[in-house]
Amino acid sequence: MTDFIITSSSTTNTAVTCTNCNLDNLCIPKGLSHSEVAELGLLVNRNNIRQKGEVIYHAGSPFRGLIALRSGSAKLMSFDQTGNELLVDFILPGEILGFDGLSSQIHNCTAIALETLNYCYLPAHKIEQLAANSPALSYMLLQRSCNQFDSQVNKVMLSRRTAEERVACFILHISDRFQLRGYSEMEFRLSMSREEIGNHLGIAHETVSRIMHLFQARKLIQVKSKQLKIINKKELSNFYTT
Amino acid sequence: MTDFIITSSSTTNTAVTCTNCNLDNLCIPKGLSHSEVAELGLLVNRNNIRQKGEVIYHAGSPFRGLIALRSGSAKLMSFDQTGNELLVDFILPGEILGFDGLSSQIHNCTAIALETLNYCYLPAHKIEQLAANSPALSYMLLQRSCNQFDSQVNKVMLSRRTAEERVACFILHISDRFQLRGYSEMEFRLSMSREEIGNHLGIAHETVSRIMHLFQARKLIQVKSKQLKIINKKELSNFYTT
DNA sequence: CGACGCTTTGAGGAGATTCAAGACACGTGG
DNA sequence: CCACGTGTCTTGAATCTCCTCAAAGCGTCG
Repeated sequence: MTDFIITSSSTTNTAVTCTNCNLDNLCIPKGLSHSEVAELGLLVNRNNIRQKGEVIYHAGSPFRGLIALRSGSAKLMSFDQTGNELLVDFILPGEILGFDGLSSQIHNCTAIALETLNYCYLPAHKIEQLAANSPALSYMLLQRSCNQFDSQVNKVMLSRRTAEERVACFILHISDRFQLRGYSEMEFRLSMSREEIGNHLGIAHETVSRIMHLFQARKLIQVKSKQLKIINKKELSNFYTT
Repeated sequence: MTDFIITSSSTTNTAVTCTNCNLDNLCIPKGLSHSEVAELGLLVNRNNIRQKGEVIYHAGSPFRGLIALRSGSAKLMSFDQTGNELLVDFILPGEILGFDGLSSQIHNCTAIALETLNYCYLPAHKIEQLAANSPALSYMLLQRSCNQFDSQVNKVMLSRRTAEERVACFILHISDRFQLRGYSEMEFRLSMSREEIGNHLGIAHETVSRIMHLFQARKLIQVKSKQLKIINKKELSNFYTT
Protein backbone atom coordinates (compact mmCIF):
# COMPACT_ATOMS: atom_id res chain seq x y z
CA MET A 1 0.00 0.00 0.00
CA THR A 2 1.21 3.46 -0.82
CA ASP A 3 2.78 5.37 2.00
CA PHE A 4 1.21 8.78 2.30
CA ILE A 5 4.00 10.43 4.21
CA ILE A 6 4.50 13.75 2.49
CA THR A 7 7.96 14.24 1.02
CA SER A 8 9.15 17.17 -1.02
CA SER A 9 10.34 15.89 -4.35
CA SER A 10 13.05 18.52 -4.45
CA THR A 11 14.92 17.36 -1.37
CA THR A 12 17.33 15.59 -3.69
CA ASN A 13 18.03 18.81 -5.56
CA THR A 14 21.08 20.45 -4.05
CA ALA A 15 20.44 23.92 -5.55
CA VAL A 16 16.99 24.55 -4.09
CA THR A 17 16.20 28.16 -3.22
CA CYS A 18 12.90 29.81 -2.39
CA THR A 19 12.68 30.65 -6.09
CA ASN A 20 12.43 27.05 -7.29
CA CYS A 21 10.95 25.37 -4.23
CA ASN A 22 7.79 23.42 -5.02
CA LEU A 23 6.11 24.76 -1.89
CA ASP A 24 6.43 28.38 -2.97
CA ASN A 25 2.71 28.93 -3.23
CA LEU A 26 2.05 27.62 0.28
CA CYS A 27 5.06 28.91 2.17
CA ILE A 28 6.28 32.44 2.87
CA PRO A 29 6.91 33.32 -0.83
CA LYS A 30 3.19 33.08 -1.56
CA GLY A 31 2.10 36.41 -3.00
CA LEU A 32 5.56 37.98 -3.09
CA SER A 33 7.29 39.37 -6.18
CA HIS A 34 10.21 37.63 -7.89
CA SER A 35 12.77 39.96 -6.42
CA GLU A 36 11.33 39.60 -2.94
CA VAL A 37 11.45 35.83 -3.18
CA ALA A 38 15.05 36.11 -4.33
CA GLU A 39 15.95 38.32 -1.36
CA LEU A 40 14.19 35.92 0.99
CA GLY A 41 16.10 33.05 -0.57
CA LEU A 42 19.44 34.60 0.38
CA LEU A 43 18.53 34.86 4.06
CA VAL A 44 17.09 31.41 4.57
CA ASN A 45 18.96 28.57 6.20
CA ARG A 46 18.08 25.31 4.42
CA ASN A 47 18.10 21.54 4.87
CA ASN A 48 17.68 21.11 8.58
CA ILE A 49 16.69 17.54 9.43
CA ARG A 50 14.92 16.05 12.45
CA GLN A 51 13.96 12.44 13.10
CA LYS A 52 10.66 11.25 14.60
CA GLY A 53 10.34 12.38 18.21
CA GLU A 54 13.21 14.89 17.98
CA VAL A 55 12.67 18.45 19.15
CA ILE A 56 12.85 21.37 16.70
CA TYR A 57 12.68 23.95 19.48
CA HIS A 58 11.85 23.82 23.17
CA ALA A 59 9.41 25.94 25.14
CA GLY A 60 11.49 28.35 27.20
CA SER A 61 14.35 28.50 24.72
CA PRO A 62 15.18 31.80 23.00
CA PHE A 63 13.49 32.58 19.72
CA ARG A 64 16.01 31.95 16.95
CA GLY A 65 13.83 32.47 13.90
CA LEU A 66 10.81 31.36 11.92
CA ILE A 67 10.70 27.87 10.51
CA ALA A 68 9.11 26.69 7.26
CA LEU A 69 8.46 22.97 7.03
CA ARG A 70 9.69 21.44 3.75
CA SER A 71 8.72 17.80 4.24
CA GLY A 72 7.37 15.51 6.96
CA SER A 73 5.12 16.64 9.79
CA ALA A 74 5.41 18.01 13.29
CA LYS A 75 3.35 18.80 16.36
CA LEU A 76 3.33 22.04 18.30
CA MET A 77 2.92 21.50 22.05
CA SER A 78 2.26 23.86 24.91
CA PHE A 79 2.74 23.18 28.62
CA ASP A 80 1.30 25.08 31.55
CA GLN A 81 2.61 25.38 35.13
CA THR A 82 0.70 22.30 36.26
CA GLY A 83 2.44 20.12 33.68
CA ASN A 84 -0.73 19.91 31.66
CA GLU A 85 0.06 19.59 27.98
CA LEU A 86 -1.83 20.75 24.92
CA LEU A 87 -1.20 19.72 21.35
CA VAL A 88 -1.70 23.14 19.79
CA ASP A 89 -1.39 22.15 16.17
CA PHE A 90 -0.14 19.69 13.61
CA ILE A 91 2.25 21.20 11.06
CA LEU A 92 2.41 20.12 7.41
CA PRO A 93 4.84 21.09 4.62
CA GLY A 94 4.66 24.75 3.60
CA GLU A 95 3.41 25.81 7.02
CA ILE A 96 5.24 28.26 9.28
CA LEU A 97 6.38 27.42 12.77
CA GLY A 98 7.80 29.65 15.48
CA PHE A 99 5.33 32.48 15.94
CA ASP A 100 4.95 31.37 19.54
CA GLY A 101 8.39 32.84 20.29
CA LEU A 102 8.23 36.09 18.37
CA SER A 103 6.40 38.17 20.93
CA SER A 104 8.53 37.62 24.01
CA GLN A 105 11.59 36.25 22.16
CA ILE A 106 11.14 33.10 24.23
CA HIS A 107 9.23 30.13 22.84
CA ASN A 108 5.97 29.31 24.57
CA CYS A 109 5.64 26.04 22.75
CA THR A 110 7.73 23.01 21.90
CA ALA A 111 7.87 21.73 18.31
CA ILE A 112 8.47 18.00 17.84
CA ALA A 113 8.85 15.92 14.66
CA LEU A 114 6.09 13.35 14.07
CA GLU A 115 8.24 11.67 11.40
CA THR A 116 11.48 12.47 9.60
CA LEU A 117 11.29 16.05 8.42
CA ASN A 118 13.23 18.77 6.63
CA TYR A 119 12.87 22.47 7.29
CA CYS A 120 14.19 25.89 6.31
CA TYR A 121 14.63 28.64 8.78
CA LEU A 122 14.72 32.41 8.69
CA PRO A 123 17.01 33.67 11.50
CA ALA A 124 15.51 36.12 13.96
CA HIS A 125 17.99 38.93 13.32
CA LYS A 126 17.21 38.76 9.61
CA ILE A 127 13.51 39.28 10.12
CA GLU A 128 13.97 42.90 11.17
CA GLN A 129 16.41 43.35 8.31
CA LEU A 130 13.78 42.01 5.93
CA ALA A 131 11.18 44.32 7.41
CA ALA A 132 13.41 47.26 6.54
CA ASN A 133 14.23 46.17 2.98
CA SER A 134 10.91 44.71 2.01
CA PRO A 135 7.76 46.13 3.59
CA ALA A 136 5.63 43.74 1.56
CA LEU A 137 7.42 40.81 3.11
CA SER A 138 7.08 42.09 6.62
CA TYR A 139 3.41 42.79 6.03
CA MET A 140 3.08 39.25 4.75
CA LEU A 141 4.61 37.90 7.95
CA LEU A 142 2.10 39.93 9.90
CA GLN A 143 -0.69 38.45 7.82
CA ARG A 144 0.59 34.94 8.41
CA SER A 145 0.72 35.55 12.09
CA CYS A 146 -2.82 36.90 12.16
CA ASN A 147 -3.90 33.90 10.19
CA GLN A 148 -2.70 31.74 13.04
CA PHE A 149 -4.87 33.82 15.31
CA ASP A 150 -7.88 33.08 13.12
CA SER A 151 -7.19 29.39 13.14
CA GLN A 152 -6.87 29.44 16.92
CA VAL A 153 -10.29 31.09 17.13
CA ASN A 154 -11.67 28.22 15.07
CA LYS A 155 -9.98 25.84 17.45
CA VAL A 156 -11.68 27.40 20.44
CA MET A 157 -15.02 27.24 18.62
CA LEU A 158 -14.45 23.60 17.92
CA SER A 159 -13.79 22.98 21.60
CA ARG A 160 -17.42 23.92 22.26
CA ARG A 161 -18.82 21.25 19.95
CA THR A 162 -19.47 17.59 20.73
CA ALA A 163 -16.77 14.97 20.41
CA GLU A 164 -18.32 13.67 17.17
CA GLU A 165 -18.26 17.11 15.59
CA ARG A 166 -14.65 17.59 16.60
CA VAL A 167 -13.52 14.34 15.05
CA ALA A 168 -15.46 15.04 11.83
CA CYS A 169 -13.89 18.47 11.62
CA PHE A 170 -10.44 17.11 12.27
CA ILE A 171 -10.73 14.56 9.47
CA LEU A 172 -12.04 17.14 6.99
CA HIS A 173 -9.42 19.68 7.95
CA ILE A 174 -6.58 17.23 7.49
CA SER A 175 -8.13 16.16 4.20
CA ASP A 176 -8.22 19.75 2.92
CA ARG A 177 -4.62 20.31 3.87
CA PHE A 178 -3.50 17.15 2.06
CA GLN A 179 -5.39 18.23 -1.03
CA LEU A 180 -3.78 21.67 -0.96
CA ARG A 181 -0.42 19.93 -1.10
CA GLY A 182 -1.37 17.78 -4.07
CA TYR A 183 -2.11 14.54 -2.24
CA SER A 184 -5.30 12.51 -2.23
CA GLU A 185 -7.91 14.17 -0.05
CA MET A 186 -9.92 10.94 0.20
CA GLU A 187 -7.34 8.45 1.41
CA PHE A 188 -4.28 9.09 3.51
CA ARG A 189 -2.17 7.97 6.41
CA LEU A 190 -2.33 9.86 9.69
CA SER A 191 1.13 10.51 11.04
CA MET A 192 -0.21 11.06 14.56
CA SER A 193 -1.55 8.62 17.17
CA ARG A 194 -5.07 8.52 18.62
CA GLU A 195 -3.55 9.89 21.79
CA GLU A 196 -2.21 12.91 19.89
CA ILE A 197 -5.47 13.47 18.05
CA GLY A 198 -7.33 13.29 21.35
CA ASN A 199 -4.97 15.74 22.99
CA HIS A 200 -5.38 18.13 20.07
CA LEU A 201 -9.18 17.89 20.11
CA GLY A 202 -9.58 17.87 23.87
CA ILE A 203 -11.09 14.39 24.13
CA ALA A 204 -9.85 11.04 25.45
CA HIS A 205 -8.07 8.80 22.95
CA GLU A 206 -10.67 6.11 23.59
CA THR A 207 -13.32 8.57 22.45
CA VAL A 208 -11.41 9.27 19.24
CA SER A 209 -11.30 5.57 18.54
CA ARG A 210 -14.96 5.00 19.38
CA ILE A 211 -16.13 7.84 17.18
CA MET A 212 -13.99 6.86 14.21
CA HIS A 213 -15.54 3.42 14.35
CA LEU A 214 -18.97 4.91 14.76
CA PHE A 215 -18.33 6.90 11.56
CA GLN A 216 -17.22 3.67 9.92
CA ALA A 217 -20.44 1.95 10.99
CA ARG A 218 -22.35 4.83 9.42
CA LYS A 219 -20.33 4.38 6.23
CA LEU A 220 -18.84 7.87 6.38
CA ILE A 221 -15.25 6.70 6.53
CA GLN A 222 -13.17 3.55 6.53
CA VAL A 223 -10.49 3.33 9.15
CA LYS A 224 -7.80 0.85 10.00
CA SER A 225 -5.32 2.05 12.55
CA LYS A 226 -3.52 5.03 10.97
CA GLN A 227 -4.88 4.46 7.47
CA LEU A 228 -8.00 6.48 6.73
CA LYS A 229 -10.37 6.64 3.76
CA ILE A 230 -13.24 9.08 3.40
CA ILE A 231 -16.36 7.46 1.92
CA ASN A 232 -19.01 10.15 2.24
CA LYS A 233 -17.36 13.53 2.53
CA LYS A 234 -20.59 15.46 2.10
CA GLU A 235 -22.38 13.83 4.98
CA LEU A 236 -19.26 14.09 7.10
CA SER A 237 -19.26 17.84 6.60
CA ASN A 238 -23.03 18.11 7.11
CA PHE A 239 -22.23 16.49 10.38
CA TYR A 240 -20.61 19.50 11.89
CA THR A 241 -22.26 22.14 9.76
CA THR A 242 -25.68 21.24 11.14
CA MET B 1 -20.13 53.03 45.56
CA THR B 2 -17.40 53.86 43.10
CA ASP B 3 -18.07 52.93 39.55
CA PHE B 4 -15.21 50.94 38.14
CA ILE B 5 -15.85 51.66 34.51
CA ILE B 6 -12.45 52.55 33.11
CA THR B 7 -12.25 56.01 31.64
CA SER B 8 -9.17 57.69 30.27
CA SER B 9 -8.60 60.88 32.23
CA SER B 10 -7.33 62.60 29.12
CA THR B 11 -10.52 62.33 27.10
CA THR B 12 -11.28 65.89 28.10
CA ASN B 13 -7.94 67.04 26.71
CA THR B 14 -8.41 68.15 23.11
CA ALA B 15 -4.72 67.93 22.15
CA VAL B 16 -4.10 64.28 22.94
CA THR B 17 -1.62 62.49 20.71
CA CYS B 18 0.13 59.15 21.14
CA THR B 19 2.97 61.12 22.73
CA ASN B 20 0.96 62.30 25.73
CA CYS B 21 -1.67 59.56 25.97
CA ASN B 22 -1.79 57.97 29.41
CA LEU B 23 -2.06 54.52 27.86
CA ASP B 24 1.24 54.81 26.01
CA ASN B 25 2.91 52.03 27.95
CA LEU B 26 0.10 49.55 27.26
CA CYS B 27 -0.88 50.46 23.72
CA ILE B 28 1.08 50.35 20.46
CA PRO B 29 3.68 52.97 21.56
CA LYS B 30 5.00 50.63 24.23
CA GLY B 31 8.70 50.13 23.57
CA LEU B 32 8.94 52.55 20.66
CA SER B 33 11.28 55.56 20.48
CA HIS B 34 10.06 59.15 20.82
CA SER B 35 10.27 59.82 17.10
CA GLU B 36 8.42 56.61 16.29
CA VAL B 37 5.62 57.49 18.67
CA ALA B 38 5.45 60.91 17.06
CA GLU B 39 5.18 59.39 13.58
CA LEU B 40 2.51 57.01 14.79
CA GLY B 41 0.64 59.92 16.32
CA LEU B 42 0.33 61.62 12.95
CA LEU B 43 -1.32 58.61 11.32
CA VAL B 44 -3.84 57.78 14.00
CA ASN B 45 -7.50 58.68 13.82
CA ARG B 46 -8.75 59.65 17.28
CA ASN B 47 -11.89 60.03 19.36
CA ASN B 48 -14.22 57.48 17.88
CA ILE B 49 -17.16 56.81 20.17
CA ARG B 50 -19.52 53.83 20.50
CA GLN B 51 -22.37 53.33 22.94
CA LYS B 52 -23.17 50.08 24.76
CA GLY B 53 -24.27 47.40 22.30
CA GLU B 54 -23.06 49.28 19.23
CA VAL B 55 -20.84 47.55 16.72
CA ILE B 56 -17.25 48.71 16.12
CA TYR B 57 -16.80 46.44 13.12
CA HIS B 58 -18.77 43.53 11.70
CA ALA B 59 -17.55 40.07 10.70
CA GLY B 60 -17.48 39.99 6.91
CA SER B 61 -16.79 43.69 6.53
CA PRO B 62 -13.52 44.81 4.92
CA PHE B 63 -10.55 45.42 7.17
CA ARG B 64 -10.15 49.17 7.60
CA GLY B 65 -7.39 49.30 10.17
CA LEU B 66 -6.23 48.41 13.65
CA ILE B 67 -8.09 49.80 16.63
CA ALA B 68 -6.67 50.79 20.01
CA LEU B 69 -9.20 51.09 22.81
CA ARG B 70 -8.87 54.32 24.82
CA SER B 71 -11.66 53.89 27.37
CA GLY B 72 -14.57 51.57 28.09
CA SER B 73 -14.65 47.89 27.17
CA ALA B 74 -15.69 45.71 24.27
CA LYS B 75 -16.23 42.09 23.33
CA LEU B 76 -14.83 40.32 20.29
CA MET B 77 -17.27 37.78 18.85
CA SER B 78 -16.91 35.09 16.22
CA PHE B 79 -19.71 33.26 14.40
CA ASP B 80 -19.51 30.02 12.47
CA GLN B 81 -21.73 28.76 9.64
CA THR B 82 -24.18 27.13 12.04
CA GLY B 83 -24.84 30.45 13.77
CA ASN B 84 -22.94 29.30 16.79
CA GLU B 85 -21.29 32.23 18.49
CA LEU B 86 -18.10 32.49 20.49
CA LEU B 87 -17.03 35.36 22.68
CA VAL B 88 -13.37 35.35 21.68
CA ASP B 89 -12.15 38.01 24.06
CA PHE B 90 -12.95 40.98 26.25
CA ILE B 91 -11.05 44.12 25.31
CA LEU B 92 -9.83 46.69 27.85
CA PRO B 93 -8.21 50.12 27.34
CA GLY B 94 -4.78 49.98 25.73
CA GLU B 95 -5.53 46.74 23.96
CA ILE B 96 -5.49 46.31 20.19
CA LEU B 97 -8.48 45.16 18.18
CA GLY B 98 -8.71 44.19 14.53
CA PHE B 99 -6.07 41.52 13.95
CA ASP B 100 -8.88 39.20 12.91
CA GLY B 101 -9.17 41.13 9.63
CA LEU B 102 -5.54 41.62 8.75
CA SER B 103 -4.86 38.29 7.13
CA SER B 104 -7.69 38.13 4.59
CA GLN B 105 -8.57 41.84 4.67
CA ILE B 106 -12.04 40.75 5.77
CA HIS B 107 -12.96 40.65 9.45
CA ASN B 108 -13.63 37.22 10.89
CA CYS B 109 -15.01 38.64 14.09
CA THR B 110 -17.44 41.29 15.23
CA ALA B 111 -16.41 43.83 17.86
CA ILE B 112 -19.17 45.22 20.09
CA ALA B 113 -19.07 47.83 22.87
CA LEU B 114 -19.91 46.53 26.36
CA GLU B 115 -20.32 50.10 27.58
CA THR B 116 -19.63 53.57 26.21
CA LEU B 117 -16.14 53.55 24.75
CA ASN B 118 -13.61 55.67 22.91
CA TYR B 119 -11.03 54.38 20.47
CA CYS B 120 -8.23 55.41 18.12
CA TYR B 121 -7.66 53.73 14.83
CA LEU B 122 -4.73 53.24 12.52
CA PRO B 123 -6.03 53.03 8.93
CA ALA B 124 -5.10 49.94 6.93
CA HIS B 125 -3.32 51.77 4.12
CA LYS B 126 -1.10 53.50 6.66
CA ILE B 127 0.08 50.27 8.19
CA GLU B 128 2.12 49.36 5.13
CA GLN B 129 3.41 52.90 5.01
CA LEU B 130 4.50 52.58 8.63
CA ALA B 131 6.18 49.28 7.91
CA ALA B 132 8.31 51.03 5.27
CA ASN B 133 9.26 54.03 7.40
CA SER B 134 9.66 52.33 10.72
CA PRO B 135 10.77 48.69 10.78
CA ALA B 136 10.69 48.72 14.58
CA LEU B 137 7.04 49.64 14.51
CA SER B 138 6.12 46.98 12.02
CA TYR B 139 8.07 44.44 14.02
CA MET B 140 6.16 45.57 17.09
CA LEU B 141 2.86 44.98 15.32
CA LEU B 142 4.05 41.50 14.44
CA GLN B 143 4.90 40.90 18.07
CA ARG B 144 1.51 42.11 19.19
CA SER B 145 -0.18 39.84 16.75
CA CYS B 146 1.86 36.85 17.91
CA ASN B 147 0.99 37.76 21.45
CA GLN B 148 -2.64 37.28 20.55
CA PHE B 149 -1.71 33.86 19.29
CA ASP B 150 -0.13 33.04 22.64
CA SER B 151 -3.18 34.18 24.54
CA GLN B 152 -5.39 32.06 22.30
CA VAL B 153 -3.24 29.05 23.12
CA ASN B 154 -3.83 29.77 26.79
CA LYS B 155 -7.52 29.98 26.06
CA VAL B 156 -7.54 26.54 24.47
CA MET B 157 -5.63 25.17 27.44
CA LEU B 158 -8.18 26.67 29.76
CA SER B 159 -10.95 24.97 27.82
CA ARG B 160 -9.54 21.63 29.00
CA ARG B 161 -9.85 22.49 32.67
CA THR B 162 -12.90 22.13 34.90
CA ALA B 163 -15.53 24.85 35.12
CA GLU B 164 -14.23 25.92 38.55
CA GLU B 165 -10.72 26.36 37.23
CA ARG B 166 -11.99 28.40 34.31
CA VAL B 167 -13.92 30.79 36.51
CA ALA B 168 -10.98 31.19 38.90
CA CYS B 169 -8.68 31.92 36.00
CA PHE B 170 -11.13 34.40 34.49
CA ILE B 171 -11.38 36.36 37.75
CA LEU B 172 -7.61 36.46 38.23
CA HIS B 173 -6.98 37.43 34.63
CA ILE B 174 -9.44 40.31 34.75
CA SER B 175 -7.95 41.36 38.09
CA ASP B 176 -4.43 41.48 36.61
CA ARG B 177 -5.60 43.54 33.68
CA PHE B 178 -7.33 46.06 35.96
CA GLN B 179 -4.18 46.37 38.04
CA LEU B 180 -2.04 46.95 34.93
CA ARG B 181 -4.30 49.90 34.15
CA GLY B 182 -3.99 51.41 37.62
CA TYR B 183 -7.29 50.26 39.08
CA SER B 184 -7.90 48.15 42.16
CA GLU B 185 -7.11 44.53 41.46
CA MET B 186 -9.13 43.39 44.49
CA GLU B 187 -12.49 45.02 43.91
CA PHE B 188 -14.10 45.93 40.63
CA ARG B 189 -17.24 45.93 38.56
CA LEU B 190 -17.59 43.42 35.72
CA SER B 191 -18.87 45.10 32.59
CA MET B 192 -20.06 41.79 31.14
CA SER B 193 -23.03 39.57 32.02
CA ARG B 194 -22.92 36.00 33.32
CA GLU B 195 -24.10 34.95 29.90
CA GLU B 196 -21.10 36.64 28.27
CA ILE B 197 -18.66 35.19 30.80
CA GLY B 198 -20.12 31.75 30.21
CA ASN B 199 -19.88 32.13 26.45
CA HIS B 200 -16.27 33.22 26.79
CA LEU B 201 -15.35 30.34 29.11
CA GLY B 202 -17.38 27.69 27.33
CA ILE B 203 -19.75 26.96 30.20
CA ALA B 204 -23.44 27.65 30.84
CA HIS B 205 -24.28 30.93 32.56
CA GLU B 206 -25.96 28.97 35.34
CA THR B 207 -22.62 27.26 35.97
CA VAL B 208 -20.82 30.61 36.18
CA SER B 209 -23.32 31.74 38.77
CA ARG B 210 -23.16 28.53 40.77
CA ILE B 211 -19.36 28.54 40.89
CA MET B 212 -19.07 32.20 41.85
CA HIS B 213 -21.34 31.51 44.80
CA LEU B 214 -19.40 28.38 45.62
CA PHE B 215 -16.23 30.55 45.75
CA GLN B 216 -18.09 32.97 47.98
CA ALA B 217 -19.09 30.15 50.33
CA ARG B 218 -15.41 29.18 50.48
CA LYS B 219 -14.54 32.80 51.31
CA LEU B 220 -12.39 33.24 48.21
CA ILE B 221 -14.42 36.08 46.78
CA GLN B 222 -17.47 38.20 47.55
CA VAL B 223 -19.90 38.67 44.73
CA LYS B 224 -23.10 40.60 44.26
CA SER B 225 -24.34 40.71 40.73
CA LYS B 226 -21.68 42.55 38.70
CA GLN B 227 -19.71 43.80 41.71
CA LEU B 228 -16.82 41.54 42.65
CA LYS B 229 -14.31 41.56 45.50
CA ILE B 230 -11.41 39.17 45.83
CA ILE B 231 -10.89 37.99 49.43
CA ASN B 232 -8.23 35.32 49.10
CA LYS B 233 -6.28 35.82 45.91
CA LYS B 234 -3.61 33.30 46.80
CA GLU B 235 -5.98 30.40 47.30
CA LEU B 236 -7.89 31.42 44.22
CA SER B 237 -4.74 31.08 42.16
CA ASN B 238 -3.72 27.85 43.88
CA PHE B 239 -7.04 26.69 42.67
CA TYR B 240 -6.08 26.48 39.08
CA THR B 241 -2.34 26.08 39.52
CA THR B 242 -2.81 22.76 41.32
C1' DC C 1 8.91 -15.22 18.89
C1' DG C 2 8.07 -12.23 22.63
C1' DA C 3 7.65 -7.60 24.38
C1' DC C 4 6.03 -3.25 23.99
C1' DG C 5 3.11 0.30 22.44
C1' DC C 6 -0.96 1.55 20.17
C1' DT C 7 -5.77 0.68 19.37
C1' DT C 8 -10.20 -1.08 20.40
C1' DT C 9 -14.14 -2.14 23.30
C1' DG C 10 -16.95 -2.34 27.65
C1' DA C 11 -18.94 -0.73 32.23
C1' DG C 12 -19.59 2.57 35.72
C1' DG C 13 -19.30 7.28 37.35
C1' DA C 14 -18.52 12.36 37.48
C1' DG C 15 -19.20 16.88 35.83
C1' DA C 16 -21.71 20.01 33.36
C1' DT C 17 -25.96 20.87 30.67
C1' DT C 18 -30.74 21.70 30.13
C1' DC C 19 -35.11 22.87 31.65
C1' DA C 20 -37.76 25.15 34.94
C1' DA C 21 -38.98 28.40 38.25
C1' DG C 22 -38.18 31.91 41.60
C1' DA C 23 -35.40 36.19 43.27
C1' DC C 24 -33.46 40.39 42.33
C1' DA C 25 -32.18 44.83 40.02
C1' DC C 26 -33.03 48.48 37.16
C1' DG C 27 -35.51 51.73 34.47
C1' DT C 28 -40.02 53.59 32.98
C1' DG C 29 -44.26 55.66 33.45
C1' DG C 30 -48.10 56.73 36.19
C1' DC D 1 -42.21 57.97 44.99
C1' DC D 2 -44.04 53.63 44.10
C1' DA D 3 -45.78 49.94 41.01
C1' DC D 4 -44.79 47.38 37.22
C1' DG D 5 -42.33 44.93 33.67
C1' DT D 6 -38.27 43.21 31.66
C1' DG D 7 -33.99 41.28 31.76
C1' DT D 8 -30.45 39.33 34.58
C1' DC D 9 -29.09 36.33 38.15
C1' DT D 10 -29.74 32.42 41.25
C1' DT D 11 -31.02 27.79 42.61
C1' DG D 12 -32.85 23.02 42.04
C1' DA D 13 -33.59 18.42 39.73
C1' DA D 14 -33.14 15.25 35.92
C1' DT D 15 -30.38 13.97 32.08
C1' DC D 16 -26.55 13.22 29.12
C1' DT D 17 -22.09 13.26 27.31
C1' DC D 18 -17.73 12.04 27.94
C1' DC D 19 -14.12 10.37 31.15
C1' DT D 20 -11.78 6.90 33.80
C1' DC D 21 -10.50 2.41 34.66
C1' DA D 22 -9.88 -2.08 32.93
C1' DA D 23 -8.78 -5.62 29.79
C1' DA D 24 -8.25 -7.66 25.44
C1' DG D 25 -6.68 -7.42 20.37
C1' DC D 26 -3.43 -6.04 16.99
C1' DG D 27 1.02 -4.66 14.86
C1' DT D 28 5.63 -3.71 14.87
C1' DC D 29 10.35 -4.17 15.86
C1' DG D 30 14.19 -5.98 17.97
